[in-house]
Amino acid sequence: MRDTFLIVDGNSLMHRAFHALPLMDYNGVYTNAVHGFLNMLLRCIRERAPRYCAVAFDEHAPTFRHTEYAEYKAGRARTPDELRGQFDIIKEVLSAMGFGVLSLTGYEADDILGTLSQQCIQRDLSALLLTGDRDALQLVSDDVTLLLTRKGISDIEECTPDRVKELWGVTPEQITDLKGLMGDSSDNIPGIPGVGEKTAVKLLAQYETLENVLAHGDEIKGKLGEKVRSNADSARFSKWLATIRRDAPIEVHYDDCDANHPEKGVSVLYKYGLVSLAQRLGGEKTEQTVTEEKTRTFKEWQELTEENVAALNKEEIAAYMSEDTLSVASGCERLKAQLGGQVALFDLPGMNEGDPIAACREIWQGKVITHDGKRLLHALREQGHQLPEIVFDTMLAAYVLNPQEKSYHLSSFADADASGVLALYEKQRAEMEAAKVTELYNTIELPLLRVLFDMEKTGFPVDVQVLREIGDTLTKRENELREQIYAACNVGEFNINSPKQLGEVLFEKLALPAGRKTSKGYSTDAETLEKLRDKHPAIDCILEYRQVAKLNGTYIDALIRKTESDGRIHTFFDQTGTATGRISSAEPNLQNIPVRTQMGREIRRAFVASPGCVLVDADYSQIELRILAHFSGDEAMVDAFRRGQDIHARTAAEVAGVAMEDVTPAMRANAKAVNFGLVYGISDFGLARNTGMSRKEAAEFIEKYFATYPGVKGFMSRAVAEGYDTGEARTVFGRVRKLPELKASNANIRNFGERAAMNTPVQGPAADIIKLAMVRVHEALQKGGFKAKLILQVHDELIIEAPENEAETVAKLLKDCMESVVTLRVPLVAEVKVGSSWYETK
DNA sequence: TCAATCACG
DNA sequence: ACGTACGTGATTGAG
Repeated sequence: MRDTFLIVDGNSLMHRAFHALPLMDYNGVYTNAVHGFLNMLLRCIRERAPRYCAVAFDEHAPTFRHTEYAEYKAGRARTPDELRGQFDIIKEVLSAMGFGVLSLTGYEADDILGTLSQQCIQRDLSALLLTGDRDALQLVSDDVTLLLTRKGISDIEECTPDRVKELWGVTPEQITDLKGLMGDSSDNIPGIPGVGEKTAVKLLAQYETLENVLAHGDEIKGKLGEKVRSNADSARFSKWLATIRRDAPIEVHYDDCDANHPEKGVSVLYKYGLVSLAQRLGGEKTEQTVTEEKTRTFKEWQELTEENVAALNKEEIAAYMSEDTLSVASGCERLKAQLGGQVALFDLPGMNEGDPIAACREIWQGKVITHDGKRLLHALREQGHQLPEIVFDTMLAAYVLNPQEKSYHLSSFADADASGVLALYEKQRAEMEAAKVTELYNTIELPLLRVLFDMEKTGFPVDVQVLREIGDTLTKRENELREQIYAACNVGEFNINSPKQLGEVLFEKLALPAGRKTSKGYSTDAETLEKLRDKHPAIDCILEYRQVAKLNGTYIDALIRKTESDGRIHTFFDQTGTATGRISSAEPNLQNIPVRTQMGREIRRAFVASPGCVLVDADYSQIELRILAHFSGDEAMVDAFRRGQDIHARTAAEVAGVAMEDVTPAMRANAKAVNFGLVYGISDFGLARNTGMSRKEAAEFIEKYFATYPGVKGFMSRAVAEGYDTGEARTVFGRVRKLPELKASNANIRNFGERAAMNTPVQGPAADIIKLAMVRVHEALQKGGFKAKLILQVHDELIIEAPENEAETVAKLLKDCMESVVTLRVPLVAEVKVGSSWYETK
């Protein structure tokens, strides 16, 4: 059998893949078309097993702009921005995979398909063309088979000459004649007005070619004849437009079009976050290859010299945890330790003798480079090992380089073993310098790792008995309310927790006026129900039921379950979880324990200090607004904070132009909402929704606000302008957040990007400040020999558990540390309270 | 697995 | 013209 050359129309397929798939990005770089295209291409190669593969792309000549031809082409839609950038990526991937990547100035991709398929015929190869463009039907012959994509890109239809005839009623050679007659609106080919597919096929059946049709124009009767005769030039031009060139001056080097080693592109796939494709290609490795790799690794160990072993203590070592297996590497040497069951195994010559655990301890006293070192520390501690000093963590480095990665698994960045960590470490040091995030990393993130480890280890004491009592009360109330709701609705029992069922009951069976709609049906959220309060007696019950069920379901059971045998809850602090630099808390989340309602706040009575201890709790007062005041330099706002005034009342007074004594509670509430809005990236709609003002009133309020605080307005404008300018938001501490949304053509997405551009420079530094405070507090407690320990952070709040006799000193220490972390143009204020439960410290 | 809802700063 | 406040995590029901 002859070898096959697969020739692909890259432009056509990228466009189709782009429109068929939802937008998908990696680090703000769009990759959906790349993903879809590669999926299809690799499937095609698997199924058809071609020997060669090349992908053709358009390359327009700028000089074509003013030609008649270009004017027709100009009618085509412009390539969207979100797609344009993907062409460079796909070319990089395809080249890395060893496929040919072809383009030629002044020629389109289909001209290259035409030319290459022609060359295949001359060299006795069979050609396989892959495209979504039906124009390519004209290239089909006995030697050239066309694979035409359908339904976006999910289906492929194989077109042979017979199949073309069957589908279109003409031979492949007649396709251009057909287009000349009927035109093609999608390609802006005019054809002959009034001549459609049926007529064109009929004419060609009779006269075979367009030229012959035109030559016999006077034989054609009636209106059709007139049209053919008067549009002969247009028809000839249309045929010319539709004709794919087969003589482009392009030479193909077959060696550079290898279809059979796409796995060579795996590292480029990882680079763009195309993990599933990379894994599929990598996963096709045979057992043989895997064994070889292991052997190679082992050889490296064999080469280890005595001197190197002796030097292990002082050297930098990398460690990586995967499930319960620990992998360790030192320079180019490696050793592995299996920690399960207290056994450490070393494949390291010279270290097999003696106590491996003891040897391991020796090593841990060296400096260790880790990926997710906090997790490693927990594992080592659980196994009773001494803890190493972590001098670099590649997961945190990845986070400061880009806080928006989907995953920070080592495998997303490097080989998932310890030598991968070392390689990544070398790479990241340079990247961090270039991105100017080294200082942020060294002064905040890395020291914080150890602080968070200690906090997770220590945990928060919980009085489970209190939780049970609250739970009983809530359960009783939940049952009462459920019965009341069924009685009030009088439509039998239903699942109140199901928004769908609840919506049907309220808005269909009880025919209450429906508010907003969600994608699935009626909205039943608290905001909607609130408006129906006086319309039906069940509404109040439902609202309370919701609240009670939420507290019971989310907090009571879960917290009891998560309380460990030491009577404490050990949360997990995710240091790589947020785009703005905040840390998040999970399993359980201790950063969203209720406080805003009395019923919810009761739960905080269960968060206690252990016997003989108290909680010392401090929170920053208005930290985000103070940051805004500092960076905007707005005189009125700075003045308000310097005078220690009630900022919301002052805002209300300034905007309304009245004295502070004349501010009503309602005025203050609105001003407070505006101040919150500012931090979030204000919009009239959002403000209206949160205050009950009309949208117009909200817009006026904002306008007045900006007139009163011009410095704030300038700060916001600068933040947005800088976002557009640099494509990112950067905090003073150097923390960077990419803002790909600002490049979107969709105005909603762009607006979102603008709000993020305003919010990040405020929320980001607030996160940095408290993180730095945590490092300082942790250090101060250690150096001062206190038993007191940090146990929780809630964004602007720090909680320490302290022995009673330390409480007073620690409270002062905590407040001082928090307030002196940075010096702003306005005072940084922390309010500290001491109590025996979290409820009492509020 | 996703959407809706709601807890927090 | 068009839908929105910023940042999180847990639970639930439903496909």
